Amino acid sequence: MKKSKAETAETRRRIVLTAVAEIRRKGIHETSIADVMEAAGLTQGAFYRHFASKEQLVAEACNECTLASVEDQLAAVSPDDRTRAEAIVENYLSTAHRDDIATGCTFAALGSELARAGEETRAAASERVLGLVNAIAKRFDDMPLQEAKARAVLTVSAMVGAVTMSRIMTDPTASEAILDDTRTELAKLMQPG
Amino acid sequence: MKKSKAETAETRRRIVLTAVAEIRRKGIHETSIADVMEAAGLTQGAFYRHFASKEQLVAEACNECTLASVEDQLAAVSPDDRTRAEAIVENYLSTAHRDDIATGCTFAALGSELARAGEETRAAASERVLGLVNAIAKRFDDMPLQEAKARAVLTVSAMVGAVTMSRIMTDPTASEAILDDTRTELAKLMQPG
DNA sequence: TGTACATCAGTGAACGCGCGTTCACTGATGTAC
DNA sequence: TGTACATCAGTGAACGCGCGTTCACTGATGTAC
Repeated sequence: MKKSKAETAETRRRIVLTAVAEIRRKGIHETSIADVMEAAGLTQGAFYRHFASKEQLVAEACNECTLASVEDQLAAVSPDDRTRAEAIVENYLSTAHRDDIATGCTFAALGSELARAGEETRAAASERVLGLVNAIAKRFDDMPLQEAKARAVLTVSAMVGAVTMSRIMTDPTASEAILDDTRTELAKLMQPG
Repeated sequence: MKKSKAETAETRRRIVLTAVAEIRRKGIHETSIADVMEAAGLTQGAFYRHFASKEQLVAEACNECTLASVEDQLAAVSPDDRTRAEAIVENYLSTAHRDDIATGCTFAALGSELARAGEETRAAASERVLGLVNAIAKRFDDMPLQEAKARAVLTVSAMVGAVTMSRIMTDPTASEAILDDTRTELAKLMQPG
């Protein structure tokens, strides 16, 4: 059953991407190797042909996770809207994003678990946080850099916190209100006046 | 070894409070009954004299967790500062709170895990989120209720998101910057002008 | 180019470990007389 | 009030299960001649 190099690399990639979705959906510790491998269409045994341990997969998946997460946030807005910070905020604070945890933002999906993750995973996540902050700060081009950055930090903090809490709320109205209120207030900050 | 009613109730309470701290520190699924019981100074077997299952303990602990969490946020500020929303925000967005996960805010400690918890646990947590929002909204007494509530939602979202991300960051400077920037920006919103 | 062998991705079963849970037992307390 | 018994919180060992991990085996591909 030997596979070509390309096939092997493809399989490995498929495992990582499957792990990303499973981890975002169920959390890091509730995702088992058997789960991931089955979802990837393989048996458990094959796992160790690609990874040394679960820890290695988790680190790679989280890195991929946080990388894709930031890029997805930026790519999700249409090209001509891409200069507007509001477009990112509106997209992030939507019920669609709230309900799509498997492909949504990693920080909202795994925030409190990432805080307990290993040094390596947290270091990768840290970079992505700053990446998202900087990407938003760049859009506040009408103010000094320092101020733009601080405002971007507030924006990211509020977005991550709002989606996390909107997923906790059992009442649909209250859940949506958190997203709406946060979006409205952030929008006020952006439009001068 | 039969104990008096009062002693039994005390033991049960001790188990719940120990669970609260352990869960906030290690997460829901990484906290074992053996861990909790040992930390409470008991053996595993005694657990089932007080609870029907781990699920029951987790639900009770999370409820206690989120209840205490909100009250602690309000109680942590000095009485004469208690009317100022800034005092709550400053206290929440401190490095002390960031570093004290075991007794800190539950939403920051367990946010993404609570989002995956059972209906009952999430319903209890939902109430506490709204409780914290209302407590802060009450302090914005110079604006219409609707607006005050929206601003309080932004404030809570930003606080929870900021502490969660500050715990992810591996660079101490970057971690503190998230807290500082969020605090500064929220303060700007509160002081008119 | 064709053949013989080595490689190694994938299989499926097994392993040990930690977990939630159960259970026979203990013995101090509460209760019935 | 004093005695005899029932209760039941706590002990410590055991259970089954799912997990991460290992392993002997398979067989298609890559490689050496």
